Parts: sequence; C-alpha cells; structure tokens
Amino acid sequence: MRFAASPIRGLRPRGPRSRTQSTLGRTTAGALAPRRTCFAQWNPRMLERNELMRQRLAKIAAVRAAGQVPYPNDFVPTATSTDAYAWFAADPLRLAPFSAIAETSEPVLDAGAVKLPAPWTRMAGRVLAINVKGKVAFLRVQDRAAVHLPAARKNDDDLRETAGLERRNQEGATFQFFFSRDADPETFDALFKPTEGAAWDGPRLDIGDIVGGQGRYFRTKTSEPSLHLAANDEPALRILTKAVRPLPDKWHGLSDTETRLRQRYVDLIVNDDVRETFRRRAKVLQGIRGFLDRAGYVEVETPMMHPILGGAAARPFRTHHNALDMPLYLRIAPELYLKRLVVGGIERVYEINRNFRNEGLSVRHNPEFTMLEFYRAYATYEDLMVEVETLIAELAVAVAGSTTVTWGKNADGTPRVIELQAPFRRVKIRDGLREWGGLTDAQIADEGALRKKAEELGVHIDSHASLGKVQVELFEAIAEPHIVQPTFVMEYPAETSPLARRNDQQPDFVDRFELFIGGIEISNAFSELNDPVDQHERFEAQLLQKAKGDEETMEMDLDYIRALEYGLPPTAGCGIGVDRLVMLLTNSENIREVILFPHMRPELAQKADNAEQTSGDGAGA
RNA sequence: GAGCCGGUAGCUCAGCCGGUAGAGCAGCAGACUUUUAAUCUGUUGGUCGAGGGUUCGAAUCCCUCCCGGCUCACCA
Repeated sequence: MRFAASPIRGLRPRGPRSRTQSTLGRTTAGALAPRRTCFAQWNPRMLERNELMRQRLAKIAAVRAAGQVPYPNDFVPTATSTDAYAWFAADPLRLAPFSAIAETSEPVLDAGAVKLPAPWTRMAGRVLAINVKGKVAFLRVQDRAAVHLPAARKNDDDLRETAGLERRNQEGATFQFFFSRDADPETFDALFKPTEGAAWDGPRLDIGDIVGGQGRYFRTKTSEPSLHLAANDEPALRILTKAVRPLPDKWHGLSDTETRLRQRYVDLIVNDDVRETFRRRAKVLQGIRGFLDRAGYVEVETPMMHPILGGAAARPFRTHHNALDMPLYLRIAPELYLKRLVVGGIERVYEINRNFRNEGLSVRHNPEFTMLEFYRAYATYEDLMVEVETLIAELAVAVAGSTTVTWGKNADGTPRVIELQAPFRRVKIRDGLREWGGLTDAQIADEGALRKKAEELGVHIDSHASLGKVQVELFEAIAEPHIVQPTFVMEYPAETSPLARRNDQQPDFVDRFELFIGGIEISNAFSELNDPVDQHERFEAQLLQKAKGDEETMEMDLDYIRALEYGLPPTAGCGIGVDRLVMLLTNSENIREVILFPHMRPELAQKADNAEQTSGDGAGA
C-alpha cells in the first residue's frame, strides 16, 4: 500500500524522458519496487535513496555499460592546490591573465594575448561547483591541500592588489579547473551534455564527484588561477569517484548541528572553518609532543582498562572481560600508572590519551575526552606552573599565531580577548573568597557560614561535601567572572586532593594548582604525595567518603602503595584537558566542535524502526 | 535527570488563527566559448520526526514517544 505510488510513477508519461526511462529500466526504474524491498532486506538505510541518488546511480551504470571502470584508481596527481597557487605567486609575470604554452617555450605575445610557459600538471579533488557556460566549463575543485588555502588565497589577493588588479572574492578553499570544449570535445560532451543514444543521456559529472584533470596552468580573463584542461593520451578530465549522494546547498552549506556532527565527513567537505579547527587541533598535539620531547619527557601508553578505580574523582564506565570473567573500568585517569613509571625510573613521562567519565554531556564535557598528563621528578607544582604557562603561550603562537586570542564574547557582545603571554596570574582560594566573596577568615573556616553564602548566591553544594570541598566549590562560583584571563588557583584543601602532597607549613592544604582560562578549568597539577603511609591513610579516608554515599571516590590501590614503598622521587604532575585547550585556541565555545565524532545518541534506532515498518508494508503489498 | 525551543524537498528555510504543501540552491531539458552564489526559459522532486486522538477535513489543535539545540544539575 505504501508503494502504490511507485508503479504509477514508473508508468507516468515523461515525454522526451521516456526513452531514458526505458533505457534505465534495466538498472533502476523498471525493477523499482522489487529493488526497494531488496534494499530493505539488506540495509534499511538504502531506503533513503531519492530521485537525485537514483539518477547518479544510473550514471554509474552507464559508465559500466560503456565498458569503463566507474571507480578507477590509476590517476596520480602531480600537484596540489597549494603547489598550484605557489606556482602562480612565484613570478610577477603570472599575476595577470595569460594563456599557457609548453614549459620549454619562451614567453610570447601573440595577437595581443600574453602566453607564458607553464608545466603540464595533473590535479585531483572533489568538485564543489560546476559552472557550464556554453562550450566552456568552470569547476571548483577541493583537494587535501585546500585546507591551507585561506592564507594562500589572501597572499594571492595581496599580490593581485600589488599588480593593480581587483581582489578576488573566491568562495572556499578550492582551485579552479577550466575546460574548453575545443580541448577535448568528446570528454566535454560526455561529462556536460546529454548524449543521444547512450545508456545515460544526461550529463555525467555532478557536484560532489572526485575528478582528476590534466593540463597547464593559466589565468582566466578575470585573473583566476586555473588549470586549463587538455587531452593527452588520456581524457582532459576523468571522474575518479562518482558521488551518489548530493552535497548540501553551495551557498547555505550545512548548518544543522545534528547533521554536521553525525555526518562529520560532509561537514569537513563543505565547511572550511571546520577543516581549519581540526588542522589546528593536530598542531596542538604536535606542539605538545614537541615541547615535552625537547624537555626530555618520554611518551608512554598505560592501560585504558583498569581493574581498580583511581587517579581522579569521577564516576566510571564499567565493562567486563569474558575470558577472565572479571569486571573492568574504562579509565578515568592515567595518573597512578604514570607515577608507577616514575618509580620505575622514567623520571619525565607523559601520556596523551582518552579518559572516560560516566557523566552528563555539556558544552564542556564529552564522555570520552583527551587528557595530557605529564610527571616530572625533582620538581614541584610551582615548577610546573612555569612549564604550563610556557607551553600554552608557545602553543598559542604556533597554532593561533599570537599569545593574544579571542574566545567567546563578553557580556556586551564584544569578542572576549584572552592574553596567554606568560606569566599567568596566581590566586589562592582563601584570597579569592576574601576579596571577591567578601568573606572573613572566620567565615571561610566555618562550613555553615559558607553554605549560607552559597545559598544566597544560588550555588548548589552537595550535602556530602566536606569543608574543603565547600570552600572550593564556593570559590569556583564566586571567582568565575574574575578568572577569564589565565589564572593559577592554589591552596586546595587536603581532603579534596587525596593524591597530592601536603604543604609543609599548612598540612591541611596541598601543593596544588588548577589553571582556569575563560572561566573553564584547563589544567590541574600538584606536587605528588610520595609518602606511602600517608597515601594509605588517604585512600582509607576515600573509602569512608564512599561509605557516606559519595559516588566519586577512589578505591584502595594496594599495588600503587607498594610502588610508593619502593620510593617515588619527589615529583610534580600535571593534567591538561586537551579538548578544552583546543577550544581556547580555535575559538570554539562547544567541546563538540573540537572532537571529530562527539558522543551522540544513536541515530539508527528510529530509522531501523521505521524501515522495519516500511519493509513490512512492502512485503504485504 | 529538569525546563524552554526546534524537527516541512538532497541542503537552507517559509507555511502553523484547521480546507490535503511553497521559495532559493541542487537535479532534469534548452540557450550561452572566461564564470565567481553566472544568467535566462521550462520542469521533476515531499510517509510535513513517529504513533495515537479531536474533526467532515490536521503540516497546523491535543496526548505519548523519538531525535536535536540551549539553559540548569553532575563533572575536567
């Protein structure tokens, strides 16, 4: 019943299209209903095929029918778009319109037209726009190097201005192919014009296809750097991969957040800023590794599956090992393993990898996130402050080009400017509560007074929270507007930091800092507790907290105690939330903008359900 | 987990005081030998997120559910 329309559509008179329909019948239209049922059987998602996709599938069938390979893999490009733009910028002669001649020739002036030698070049990429104008066609092609083009294009524009030409308003990071029918009439007609009597008589090239073209560089009448396609022993332009699905609107692009994140591949194709964000993310990782490697740190990988929960206060994901029949946690932090390695003599050690925390999602939280942790023997948390601010300033220059970055907006809507030049400000929790919260020393030591203040401010504080935890939470609420610029917050109470070393003068506090930038926590570090007896007692205190109902406590890790008993050198360790750092350096306010595939509810649940109903109907009809 | 907002053509969106769907782009057909969101002419394309209810009649009103966004809660 649901398919009642299909045969009608198939039989509907199409005028000039009817011949095509009958020709196509073998491949799609004639077997429409049975094929649909078949799709439903092997993959429900195939039901999404629409008219546009059926046309494109027909084009692939037409290529096959002509005895050609629809997905060839023998095309090897000799230049990227970056190479091409560099060639145009390399010689002032190439700034104005010209046509190309063989690279062995000398520049000539022929009938008023400038001709410059240009190398025979092969380029490949995805077609983002097609503009056929009679017997010439313009293609906008995107390749792997195109991510670098915003800068290259700007340079190109600067050069054009220098040369007295108007600035081009090129859309996106692409390179242009120019195809004149004269150069290869057979290919031109096959790709852009209907062909009488062929299996598919319409154009074969679509936006979204991957193509390979060959020819010589030249500039169009309007000075656009282009590749002038020409036939050689092979066609001037070949489709290397046919896209079955159409790309989003060339002007509005893809803006629906859900689709962007679920189909990140499309997002990356059509949104230049997304490609740029992840290129920068790669540079951040590269920069971190370079910085630490130069400082003599060794990169390691420790277990992601932990038998014992530890290293942070967080709820875990649980999993199970079948053969051993034992429960395992996905790690919430690598800390305890990394310090075992320092015991083992790797005195400077770091790991960049995923942590998993079973908590809610937000603009700043993804269940799996990338954490850098590094540990340095014979150093204190104060040494690490210097190391961290140096690292971040260096990364900012490498990735964003300056220690001054903009991130988000101020209350008045203007861009918020953040200065990442070292040194960063240092603030003690107690001082913050006093100065920004208007609290007296007596109040700060009085849990009741602090909770009352929290209530006044509308800050929710867990009833299990100890005095120290109340102090920290209240501080974070009060200080937030004051810690837009990078700030090290220090003097954390011991009970909130079971792995940190006590301060020698004030044993109720630990030698720890958290780094806040733009109001979000970027880093957490402390001098490590290396007294095995104290560590054992603190684990026991954690167990006591757990008994009271705190779900985010650590478990007793006797092997870690044993490691400490062998002797952990005086060590300081630091964790940096890499995703959040990338957010800062890419002006992304949502963590999902810096994670390629952020966690989302599965999309197939509903679709499969729908498809089931549909195929059920189909079988009945 | 709670509150608010949203889901309409491949994409971006109108339509939402009930009368069975529109635009632009993409697609298809035609014209055009240097375009820049090319232009001009014609045209195809829709289980209006899913299910149920009210009604002669539902994209529109009501209920339930699914998915997403924002804010909050928990956290880094």
